Amino acid sequence: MGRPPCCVKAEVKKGPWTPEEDLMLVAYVQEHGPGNWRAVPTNTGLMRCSKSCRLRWTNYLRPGIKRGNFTDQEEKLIVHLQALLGNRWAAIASYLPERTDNDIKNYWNTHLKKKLKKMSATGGGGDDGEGGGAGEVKTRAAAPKGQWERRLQTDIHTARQALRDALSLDPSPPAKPLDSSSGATAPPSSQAATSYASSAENIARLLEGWMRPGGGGGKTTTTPSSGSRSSAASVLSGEASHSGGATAPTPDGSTVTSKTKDEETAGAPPPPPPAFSMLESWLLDDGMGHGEVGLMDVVVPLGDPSEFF
DNA sequence: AACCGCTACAACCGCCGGGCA
DNA sequence: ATGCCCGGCGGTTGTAGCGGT
Repeated sequence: MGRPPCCVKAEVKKGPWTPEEDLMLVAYVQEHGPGNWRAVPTNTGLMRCSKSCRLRWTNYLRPGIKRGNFTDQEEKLIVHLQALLGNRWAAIASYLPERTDNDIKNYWNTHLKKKLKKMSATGGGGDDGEGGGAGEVKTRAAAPKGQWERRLQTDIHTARQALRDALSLDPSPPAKPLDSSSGATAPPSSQAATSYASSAENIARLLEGWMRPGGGGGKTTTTPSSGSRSSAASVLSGEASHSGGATAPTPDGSTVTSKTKDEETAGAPPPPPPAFSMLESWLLDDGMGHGEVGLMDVVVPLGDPSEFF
């Protein structure tokens, strides 16, 4: 028969995560590292499905992720990659280490899809044959997987060209700083950034309270403040290293297996927020000699991803 | 000021594949 | 060789916030 549900639905809480739950999850991951999600609900007392815990961690709590404020370059990159890979968000996300597949997926569905539709409706022009890209996606999606893999191999060169185009289309420096390592500069006051900052700050505050028993915490609502994103992230990542570096600072949870995460539990510091430098260097470094495999190598950075940045 | 529609984001669901006993 | 368990992925839905009327 069908597989039993991963969780007993009646006993599983659903809906938005509370800061308290986030705190419990973060604390657990810091202690045990990401992975073995099955054990997380029982060990933490969280009334959440293991999958929900994993998703919450990878999409929201994991250090090193950036939310909102997609730059033009990121946007172009996503468009090109989507045209090349189709709706393989995890694969696309692997090129944007700071972004989660869910984030990219949402951004595509809410922003880019409409944008491209509009562009194709108005004769395309603009960016890069997006209409054709969408058609290509369908073609690829329709292809059997093995065939698709082979086609992907042959498309790598196209991808490199496309990515190069994407990165060169906008010669000006990124309008919005990609990386927050430059300091706790207040992000543009967009809604997305604000909402994330709000949530992250919640966790940061809770963590502070958690570090200092007796400190209050447990407030479900806080008012967002400027620059809270990086501060929250630093709190989270700092906690990770503080507690033995159990937190896997994987910028790409989708492609890094738990084995890799285990390796990272050796105490690798959380990576500085990566930027495009890795990709750019890969694109522009013709002497890399990786060829098709090189692309995949970039996709799956082994060990400490921060080495690439 | 209230209502309505839209947008953006977080989270859930079902399916699939790899690893292991 | 087979079946099961677990993690990962992509699609979809729910909902809060925002802007326009």
